Amino acid sequence: MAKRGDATRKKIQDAAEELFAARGFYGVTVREITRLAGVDTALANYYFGSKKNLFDSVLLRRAEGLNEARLKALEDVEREAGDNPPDLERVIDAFTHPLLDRSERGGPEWKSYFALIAQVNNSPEWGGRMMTEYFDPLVRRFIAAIKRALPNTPDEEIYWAYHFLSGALVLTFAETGRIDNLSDGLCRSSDLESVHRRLPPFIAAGFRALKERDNEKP
Amino acid sequence: MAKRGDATRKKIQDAAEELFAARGFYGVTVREITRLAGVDTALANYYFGSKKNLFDSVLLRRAEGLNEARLKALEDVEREAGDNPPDLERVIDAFTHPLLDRSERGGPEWKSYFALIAQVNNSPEWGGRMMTEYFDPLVRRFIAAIKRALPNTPDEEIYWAYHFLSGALVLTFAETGRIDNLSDGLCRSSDLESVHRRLPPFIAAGFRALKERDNEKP
DNA sequence: GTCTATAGCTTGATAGAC
DNA sequence: GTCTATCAAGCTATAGAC
Repeated sequence: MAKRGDATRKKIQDAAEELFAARGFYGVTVREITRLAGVDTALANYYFGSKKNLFDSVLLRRAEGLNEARLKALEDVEREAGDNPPDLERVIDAFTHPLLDRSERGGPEWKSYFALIAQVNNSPEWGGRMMTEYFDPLVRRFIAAIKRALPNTPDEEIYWAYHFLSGALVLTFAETGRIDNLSDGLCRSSDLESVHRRLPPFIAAGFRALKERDNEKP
Repeated sequence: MAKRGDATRKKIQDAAEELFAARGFYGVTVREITRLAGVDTALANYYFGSKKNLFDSVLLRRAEGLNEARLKALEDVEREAGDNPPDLERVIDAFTHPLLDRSERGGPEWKSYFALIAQVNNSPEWGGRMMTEYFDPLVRRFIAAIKRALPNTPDEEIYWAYHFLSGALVLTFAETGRIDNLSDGLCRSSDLESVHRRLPPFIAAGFRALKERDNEKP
């Protein structure tokens, strides 16, 4: 049922994704977007109504399928665990791997998308509202699984640990080249495979440390 | 030796800090800044030459004193350790506490400054260059201390673990309200004291997990 | 659906009076 | 040092021809 203007619509979204990812919402003009897309300027407003609507549509476009894939990964981990608590590291991997995998192997559009998420996530203006809107149902599902993996851990510790996980994961997507500079080239921002190997054990150990820290209280 | 125009200069920087923190470089106009500062529009260009220069000056303004305080905190930890390796958790605390403390107790200008850092850090356009420029010498000093605290850990693990630390810390500064939504009010973005108590043990456990992970290799 | 043309504003920056 | 006045450029958004 592909309509006539669907290709144009997609070209505009693709160009918007790339440019918003690089310079954020205000750093890009509608004219730049349509120029990169190779279509007339007026078409951006024809299809999306406003620049802000276009921005939202770009963020929303990949969120749904992404969340489905992550939910499926979590369900696989839980099914294998059966009646036992799921393994914490595997839960975290189900949360992060579908993202890292698409950024690494999904082509440049996915890289742009995640770089855009990295900016939105750390924006006081949009981070709270947009990330909540697009990702909270899934995140709540994961937090429930983490609670089963770490019984007797106070909720507060779980939420703060999730916050640290979110920050570490999302900075990765920005691929700013900072770690390249800092390590004099030993590590590369673009090497998401390295993150995939290290992030789950790193974060799982952090979660367990907060649990222990709490159990030691008088 | 306070010159005549120093007060105006500071008013412009203060207003710029607040607005850039909220909406980023492109999301703010010079006119808005000078309006909030209560001075004439032309003075921003008179004192700073360009909008970009003003932005840079705002970032630089607090960086130097901040790095001095963090270096002093690290030196205190190292002095107490004497010839022994310093305690990892205390090294991380020396890295993070001067920041969290100023954001929590330094007044709204410090809050704005760190929120601005949170945006710059995750920006593909500026994150790599600016953070490297303003903070790398200090970060390299801390990484050397972490290496002493965790002997026989491959450098690659250290750099990636630092990357995760940076992401977790810096998302905190954005104070987006996301954790408030997610936890239904149990945790608050603005509660940096909670982060101060949890971040060092969380991150230290992560560092150790990467070290172990590597030692287990065949 | 796509284009031209343009309305109506705002932008960063500066020249020059005081 | 501070202000008014203004420039040239660019902005989002839309009306209307095709």
